[in-house]
Amino acid sequence: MSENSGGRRPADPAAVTVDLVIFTIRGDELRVLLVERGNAPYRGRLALPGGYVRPGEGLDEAARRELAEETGLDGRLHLEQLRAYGDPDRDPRGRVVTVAYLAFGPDLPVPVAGSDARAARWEAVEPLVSGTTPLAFDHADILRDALERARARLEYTTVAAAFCAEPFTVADLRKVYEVVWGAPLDPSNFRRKVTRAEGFLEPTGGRRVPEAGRPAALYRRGPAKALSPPLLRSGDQVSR
Amino acid sequence: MSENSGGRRPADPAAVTVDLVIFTIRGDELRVLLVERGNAPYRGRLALPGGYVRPGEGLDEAARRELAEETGLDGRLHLEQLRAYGDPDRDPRGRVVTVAYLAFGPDLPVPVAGSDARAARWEAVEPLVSGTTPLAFDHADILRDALERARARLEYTTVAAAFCAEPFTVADLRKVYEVVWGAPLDPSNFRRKVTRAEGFLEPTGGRRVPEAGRPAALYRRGPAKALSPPLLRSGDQVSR
DNA sequence: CCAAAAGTGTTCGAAATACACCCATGC
DNA sequence: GCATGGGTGTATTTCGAACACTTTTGG
Repeated sequence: MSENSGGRRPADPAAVTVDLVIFTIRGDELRVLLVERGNAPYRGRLALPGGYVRPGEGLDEAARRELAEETGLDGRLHLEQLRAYGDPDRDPRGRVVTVAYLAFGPDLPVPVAGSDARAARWEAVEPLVSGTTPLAFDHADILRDALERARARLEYTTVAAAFCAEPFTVADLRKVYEVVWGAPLDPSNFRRKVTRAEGFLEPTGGRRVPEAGRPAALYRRGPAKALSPPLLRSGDQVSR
Repeated sequence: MSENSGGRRPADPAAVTVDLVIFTIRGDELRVLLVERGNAPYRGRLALPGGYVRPGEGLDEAARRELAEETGLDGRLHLEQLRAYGDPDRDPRGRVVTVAYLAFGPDLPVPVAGSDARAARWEAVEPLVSGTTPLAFDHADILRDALERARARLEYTTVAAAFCAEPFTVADLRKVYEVVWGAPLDPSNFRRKVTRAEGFLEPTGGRRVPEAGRPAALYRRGPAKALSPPLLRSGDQVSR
């Protein structure tokens, strides 16, 4: 930042928080971790997990800490910043600027109570973004932005694999895309694309025998972050 | 945001600022608006324009105000949030969280002094991101992120047109892509793509006579925001 | 042998690249 | 006319969607 207009203008004191949109896939649908608020404002309402950034703590650091507190899983989940939200009246208690983070993880055991006694649970995303279920603060907006970002990230990056517990099959990975995009994909073509993408998947050599059908090869996440060519979802490659 | 652990934890008081990465194209290169700092810290060093978010002001609102103050152009430029930066020691004066914004505009008359007496000027981006010229605070990081974001935005959105003063020609628009991506494009194929993209360009009916050659048709920006199919820069469509 | 899911091959059409070619203007 | 850039046509190639087909397991 820079000081303004030569002289110092008193900074509007603000509280800074991080809020987490933690997505996972469970029961063939996309879910997000929400907590029930125990205090005013919005007491009893569902909200994104989050908390104040502590003194001496960076934003990413605070998000990582909150993530560990909420899920119990330390460094496993993919975490990235979504954006900042700072409407002056987004919190009735005063100026609170929040930096929202987006996390992806495999179907987690169950939200641990952790150091935090609040009731946390996985909620299906779809009804929440449709606007029927109300969330605390501007968290519905944040969730909508997060979903849109997640959908886009699947196209151009390899983060989809972060939704899968290792080792996983190509079908597991395909389910991630289908659930997040909400559209079925052609298994053959999907497999070709992801296996050809350099550094996306690394074969473990193992196989998984399903309830029925031929065993599937197992993979772990490869080193690649970006995905080129991208897996586009725009009409093409979606089975009709 | 949500309160933490049931009880209230004192929020780390933070100053919140917005910083602007304002890009334009001038002299066949990408440039960014920088100001010379008049006060400590980093006195005399170049920095991104920005300032404190005022009481009762939203983040977007603050960014829009700063943009108007710096450039004199009110609502003309495209403006979008980049991300927040909040390393605890990014500002030696204390905790300052900044929200960076990205703006695109046509070759602007010249940085007006505006209400602000600081010396502002357009600097070429390339030497700055190469890391040779030092910037104040973490502004070099912000600039690098902004450049990467801008390059990506050109692929999937119509923001490139925001760099062109209306009315403009297809060649003007192509120059934007070439300068931002740093690679020459095939004029014929480029024209086909952008003219076919629904809602990208609207013909004005006018023509512009160049110094030499056939007059070019003039266009204004169309209503479309997203660009599908995207204009990919990955190897393809770049003349070799 | 049948069902079911994994995985391969093949065809067909759309789209992109590369480039030849024509157009409209100033000199 | 000629140089210069705007703009169109088009052959070739590449790539992806669709889908038939083969493989490997359990019952």
